[in-house]
Amino acid sequence: MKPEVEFSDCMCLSIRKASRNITQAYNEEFQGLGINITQFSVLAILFGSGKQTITKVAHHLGAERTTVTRAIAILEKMKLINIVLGTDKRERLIAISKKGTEILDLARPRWKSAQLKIEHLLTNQIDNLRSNLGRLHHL
Amino acid sequence: MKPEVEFSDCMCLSIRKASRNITQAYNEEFQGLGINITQFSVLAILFGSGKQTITKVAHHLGAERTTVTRAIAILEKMKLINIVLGTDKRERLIAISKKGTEILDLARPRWKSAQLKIEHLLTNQIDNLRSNLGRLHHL
DNA sequence: TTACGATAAGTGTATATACACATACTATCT
DNA sequence: AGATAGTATGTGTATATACACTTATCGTAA
Repeated sequence: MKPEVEFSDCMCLSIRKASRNITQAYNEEFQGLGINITQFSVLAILFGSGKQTITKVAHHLGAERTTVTRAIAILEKMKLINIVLGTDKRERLIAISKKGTEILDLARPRWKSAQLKIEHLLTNQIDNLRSNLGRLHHL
Repeated sequence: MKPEVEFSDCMCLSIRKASRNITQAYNEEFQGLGINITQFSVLAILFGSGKQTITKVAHHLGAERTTVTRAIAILEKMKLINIVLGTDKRERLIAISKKGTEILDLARPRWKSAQLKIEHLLTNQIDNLRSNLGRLHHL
């Protein structure tokens, strides 16, 4: 006599499992490179949108600010970014470093490869999925 | 002169962002209850499939074993589960406790509410999305 | 029975995530 | 100028996740 609720269909479990799987797929593609998909995404933002504050990076990524703060600390230790104080002394301006740019160049084809694998797996449903995922910021 | 790669479409970023958003939506629904969606999912598995080893719980959830180990430790501290050694002394058998069952009863309508909100948001695309997510274990 | 491969689980370490708080600085109002 | 609200950031704490390694136990072949 199971309760009427069908827990096996939990969307939260589904998406979290998918998120773990996809993250691992990208990270496998990055193997031996010295960065993971999280670090790649920060570097890509910095390369594409230039020097900016942590808060802006967080907005670009749609991630929690303090999460990005800790990711930035790692990237700094790895010498992949440079940090300078802004005129506004509250701000720390983050820029991709030369070494960061070099690794980003090496990483792009890896990212593209992982991306194509996922897209191939999802084929026709990509647009639906992407639009679905995009609607989630209304939550 | 941007590189040919269009990073803004990164499926990994999309799904991880969606995963965070959905997790927060479920957890908000659980507010004041004392458990989160992770703990709910473990309790629901234990209730539905009975006493079992940590490894089996992990398989049910599609999660890493050691992640479940630490989730179990939290649930034990909260007295929501009971742990006994199996005949096979390597095993620890996990069962939902009376208190765990009571909280699960309170949580089910909250879960259902969150689930309906997400499903409503995704409406027609639910089946596509679910089937897409299901295919990801091939990665 | 002993040796060895397989299995169940825990731990150490690093990163990701969320949230509450604290701190420092800026901007603005009076 | 001084008080105050707002902004940028960091930190503490707890949980989630991954992976390498270790330990204890089991099952089985020799």
